[in-house]
Amino acid sequence: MAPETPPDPLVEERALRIIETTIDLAEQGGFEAVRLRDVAAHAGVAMGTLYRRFHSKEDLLVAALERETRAMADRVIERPPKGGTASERVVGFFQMATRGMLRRPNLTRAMFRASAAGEPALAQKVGIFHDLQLRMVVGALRGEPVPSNGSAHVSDRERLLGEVLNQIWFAVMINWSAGLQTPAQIHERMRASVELVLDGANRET
Amino acid sequence: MAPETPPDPLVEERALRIIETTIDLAEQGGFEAVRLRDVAAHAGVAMGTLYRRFHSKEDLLVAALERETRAMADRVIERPPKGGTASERVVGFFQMATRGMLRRPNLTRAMFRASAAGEPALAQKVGIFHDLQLRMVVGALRGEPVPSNGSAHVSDRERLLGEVLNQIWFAVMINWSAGLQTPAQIHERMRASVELVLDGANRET
DNA sequence: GGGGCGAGTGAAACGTGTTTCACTCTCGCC
DNA sequence: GGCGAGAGTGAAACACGTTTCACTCGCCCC
Repeated sequence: MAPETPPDPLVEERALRIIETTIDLAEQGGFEAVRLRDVAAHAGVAMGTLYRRFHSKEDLLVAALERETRAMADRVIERPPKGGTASERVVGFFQMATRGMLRRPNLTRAMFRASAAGEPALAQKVGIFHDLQLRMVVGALRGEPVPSNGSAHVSDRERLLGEVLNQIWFAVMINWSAGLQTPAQIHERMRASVELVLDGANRET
Repeated sequence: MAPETPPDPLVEERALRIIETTIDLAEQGGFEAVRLRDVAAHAGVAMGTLYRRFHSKEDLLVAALERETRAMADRVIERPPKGGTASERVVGFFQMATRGMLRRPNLTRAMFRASAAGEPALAQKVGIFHDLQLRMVVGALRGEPVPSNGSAHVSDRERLLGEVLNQIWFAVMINWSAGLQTPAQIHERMRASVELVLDGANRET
């Protein structure tokens, strides 16, 4: 079930350049600054080409989110959050993820906005993002990386804990986007949430 | 500090009609169906008037969300979630809230999308929504309504528990918007989250 | 009663996301 | 070498959120 489409390097190249341009523009001026005419022009493609690869502006930004999240996953592999307990590692992971995101606030706001639009057409791509996040959280929980193939290796319990924590993080990041939470409050909220969810949960074993 | 602006009944009337029209249109066709020209026409006001009261399309839908949430709060007062334990009541509340929202899926998607856009200009209004939700959750926690004046009556602990649960609900609803979760999964996720957060947390007292 | 003023109006204009279309280019295949 | 197909192009057209502006209306104050 592997090669439905032999990945054309030229097509890949173009898509990559489009995404990188999107990231650049969003980084500078946020969601509104990603004008599709500009993206097309800077990436050196025509509007028709852009729309063949990406179905909407949100699609573009969700693709950017996936790319950035993969980069974060690589960093997590290289430098896994340290800590003797699961809670410490998970808190460390969210701190790392939050810091990485806040380094480029405009881009982050734009990407989260796109992924929170609730477009069914984007569901699959957003799902990939959730999956990547889940693997990282579960990895932090266990203290060892979770391989990227079939998710059969994640137990129901791990999935529940990971998804809930990710959902809290997602909501908090959106609140931060609007200016309802400061970076310090994000960290504190995640710390408290991990304590609530993990330390409470583990005690019942 | 009360009457900065004596509420002009005519102005109120108009704003109300605008919001009701917005709700009607969103209910039928979702976010895209709320065309501001149509809203203005159906509400019997000019574009200029609409934009004097509401600064953007999102603003309109967040106002709708506030209105709907107030209606939900009234229903919760009338018919508080029953249950012998805090967990049962909180689960009951989220079930009620979810069911109320899912009754009009297009409207719900549109309102959540607007409130997740992360517009700083909407922060205050979105904050009102969060406040209403928090009061309802804390009310369910306690088993008695929380009065709507100053939030000084809510302890830090209650605020943390309530906000975390609301954030989970918010994220889950957005996933549902995109088609990533079914109604049954929403309920199950909230049930599990309440168990995780409350039953784990209370045990440590 | 007249003047001023803020709210509302209606319509045009603008910017940008999205779609369309006629044309070109490239490449594998006969 | 010619050809058909699919990808890409470029530009125009469309839709809709948002802004602007000249004008009207009703009301308060002198």
